[in-house]
Parts: sequence; C-alpha cells; structure tokens
Amino acid sequence: MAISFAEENYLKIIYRLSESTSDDISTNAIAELTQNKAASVTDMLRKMSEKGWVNYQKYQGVRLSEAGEKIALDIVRKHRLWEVFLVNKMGFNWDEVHEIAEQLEHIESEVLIDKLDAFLDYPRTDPHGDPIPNKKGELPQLGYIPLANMPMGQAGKLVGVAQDSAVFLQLLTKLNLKLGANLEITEINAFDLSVSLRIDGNPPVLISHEVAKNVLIKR
Amino acid sequence: MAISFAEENYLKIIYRLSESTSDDISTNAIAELTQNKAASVTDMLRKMSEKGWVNYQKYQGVRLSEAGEKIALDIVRKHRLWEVFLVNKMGFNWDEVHEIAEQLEHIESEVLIDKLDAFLDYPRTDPHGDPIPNKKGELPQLGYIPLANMPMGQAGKLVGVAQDSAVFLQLLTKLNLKLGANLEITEINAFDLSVSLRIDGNPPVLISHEVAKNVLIKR
DNA sequence: AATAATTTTTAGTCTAGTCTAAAAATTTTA
DNA sequence: TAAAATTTTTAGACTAGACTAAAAATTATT
Repeated sequence: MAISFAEENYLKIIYRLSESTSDDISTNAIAELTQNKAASVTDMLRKMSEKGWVNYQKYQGVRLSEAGEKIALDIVRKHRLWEVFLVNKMGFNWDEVHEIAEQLEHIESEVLIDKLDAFLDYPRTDPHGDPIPNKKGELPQLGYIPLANMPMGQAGKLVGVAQDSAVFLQLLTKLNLKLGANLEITEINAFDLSVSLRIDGNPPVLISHEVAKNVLIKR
Repeated sequence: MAISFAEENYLKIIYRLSESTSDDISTNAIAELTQNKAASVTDMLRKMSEKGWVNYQKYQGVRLSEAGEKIALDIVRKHRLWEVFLVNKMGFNWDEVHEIAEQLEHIESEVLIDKLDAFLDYPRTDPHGDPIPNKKGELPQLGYIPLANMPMGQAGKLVGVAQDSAVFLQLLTKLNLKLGANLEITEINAFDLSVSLRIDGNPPVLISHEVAKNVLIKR
C-alpha cells in the first residue's frame, strides 16, 4: 500500500510526540505540529486507522500501531541521516538543516539510504545528538540522551557534555552542573523550550534549551 | 508564486521536448511523458499559461515562456547535479540514478544546490554527458554533445569519446568511426533507441544507444 | 474538396487533503 | 454535580490534479 507525503508527515509527528510521553496523542497536539486544523487531523486519523497504521479511538487520542511505528522510524532514520549529510558533508550549521531534511526524508529509495549511511560512516546520532534508527528500526543504545530530549518529570544523572567550549563549561560550573549530578526536569516552557531543573534535590533553576541540548544524561 | 510538484514536472518535460525540436510541443507528446491523459494536459497547459510560464494557443501546441524556461533550467540543473552526486559520491551506476534524481530535483533550497555544486567540484556535465546549467540558467558551451542527444536528420563531426575502455574503442574501429568522421542520423528506433547512422556519406549502419551515448559530436 | 482519421478540447466526475461552522463529547470550574 | 470552557468530531464545501466520454478542430487521405 503506497503511502503519501501527507501520511508520512502525520506518522512522523505522532512518533515525535510519543517520544516524550506514554499517553495517547491528542488531535490538537497533532494539529499544531502539522499546521492543520483539528478537523483535518480527525479525518486523517480515521483514514490512517483504517489502513492499520494507528490505533485511534474517537475522543481518546491516538497511538502508533506496530506497522505505523515501523514507517515512522524509517522516516526518522532518513531525516536524521540527511541531517548528518547536510552538516558533515555540505557544511551547514546544525541549526540550518531541519527544513531541508523535512523534504529529503520523503525521498523513496532504500538503496540510496543504505549508501548514504555508509558514505557517512554509519553515524549513531544526528547533529543534535538524537539517535539514528538502523534499517530494522532499532534505536542504538547510546547510554545517554541530551537533557533537552528527556521527558518532563523524569530524572537522570549527568554523564557528559556534547560541547567543550570554555564559555559553555564555565556556565555549567556557575549553575552547579557537574558530572554525576542528579537532574530532574520540573517544567518545559513551550515558548523558548527553556527547562526548569532540580539539581541534586535543590530548588529548580532555569536553563536555556541551548544548554539543555549539550548536557548528556543517563536515566 | 509558489510552484507545485506537478507544475515543475510539466515544465521540465516541455523543456526536454523542446531540446530536440524548434516546433511547438504537442499535447499528446506531453501526455506521453507525464503519463497523463491528453485531457489532463490541456487543463494544466491552460493554467500554466495563465501563470505566464508557457505560451499556449488552443490546438497549436505550447512552448516555454522566458519565465518558464528559467524554472525548467533550474530543475534540470538540480536533476543533473543530483545525478552526479549519486554516481560520483554514492557509487551508483549511471543507469540507476534517473528515478531517484526525479525525486531529488524537487527539493527546494538554493543554498543546498550551491553547496552541492561546490562539493561536486562544479561539474559541467552529468553522468550521461548532458550539460548542467549554471545558477543563472546558462548552459556551458561544451562544443560537443553525445551522438545520442543529437536530433534526427542532423549531421555533425565526431570530435571525441566519453569512454576509453578498450572494448569500446575496438568497436569504434570496427564500425569505421574515427575522429573527424562526418555523421548523420537517419533513424532513431523508439524500441531500443538504437540509431541508424550514415558515416562519411556511406550507407547507414546501425549502432546501439549505448555506443551513441559515448560518441561526442560537434555540429 | 469532401470524407476519414487523428488530435485536442470541453464538460462533467472523482479523490486526497484541506477548510469553516456547528454539534457533540470531554474536562474543568464553581 | 451542574454549568462553563475546551476539545474533538461531523457535515458540508473547496482546490488541485487527475480521469472518461463526447464534441470540436485539425490533419491526412482518397
């Protein structure tokens, strides 16, 4: 069964939303990310449910079926590999590649992606530190994730940093963020993605998304 | 004015057809290449004419406007650059890349194409010997074209080859195809694209498309 | 030049994917 | 727990881009 551009986008977005919650995904959340109206989303969910890609109950939200997750992981794999290509080979900065990768992720050719993977030397993460699924849809066990990718309410230990510029490390020191510190996210602000963080049980402090992306956590 | 995937395809195909004739392009010719019905083509030509991309007169065929040609050349540029990428960097054979390039040519990012051009070291031709337009839409003056790209009925002089394998050059010798020979195409067979060729005024001989692609001609 | 064959266009229909407005269900608040 | 607010769905409409069938124009053939 052929899949359309639009359907691929929906699956990818449901996957992204599922990464940071175990709840069912709401129509409105999908509408916001796809830039469509809720009514359009409802319609699409009904259709995708018939195709067996999602499990959808009216008014109760949606989650990916096994088949849907397989497709979503394939799109995520393509997206992230293309991002590596754009940054490592084409000289883009990591913050310039998202929109282009959004287009490239829909290119259909398994053998191209295999060759690209080899050409890039089988990267395990994209330029933002996100893991790249293998062609079976398995995520590499990195043993850590960027703090910015940790779902709200969860806790973990600081095990590394993704940057070692002096200014960044000085800031960590100032914030009392050191290796081994116990971190718990208490709030994520939708506006700028800044994060309220409880460090070793102390009252929460606010850190920017920029910092959160470069702090690596083991759950 | 945003351009759709479908519109880009029509423009590209009209451009391709225009390369080998100075006549107006017929509805049926376009229908065949786009794999659409003639009625659909008529409809699209009317719309694209309104947008100023083609000059179209009912029943009289169509040709690209200056604006339309600009867009077409940009798509051709992208298509051919991606083909070079696929062959030179990804290790595809030159006969495996067309469908993938058909998809990649619609990726929208001027800066990506500039970077790709540089990454590939500013190639002047694609893996089939076709010239790659520069970003202004100018075609490089190569002084030659592959025999396979020469329109029927036209004549030219053999000025080079695009391959130097021993078996290929031996075949040329056997066919009496030498540098400076005067060549005239008398027939192109739609089935396998093989070419009937008059060499220095002698009775025509048949050569394969494979050979014709590797023989370079100056008109 | 009249007729036949071919090509092209018109007219009307269909689907995917979107929308708005209104109705229904769920969740929050008093 | 009833009313209010919010979320979600339904119903109906729209557009792009395709289609089929029939009509009209052009081209080829006697």
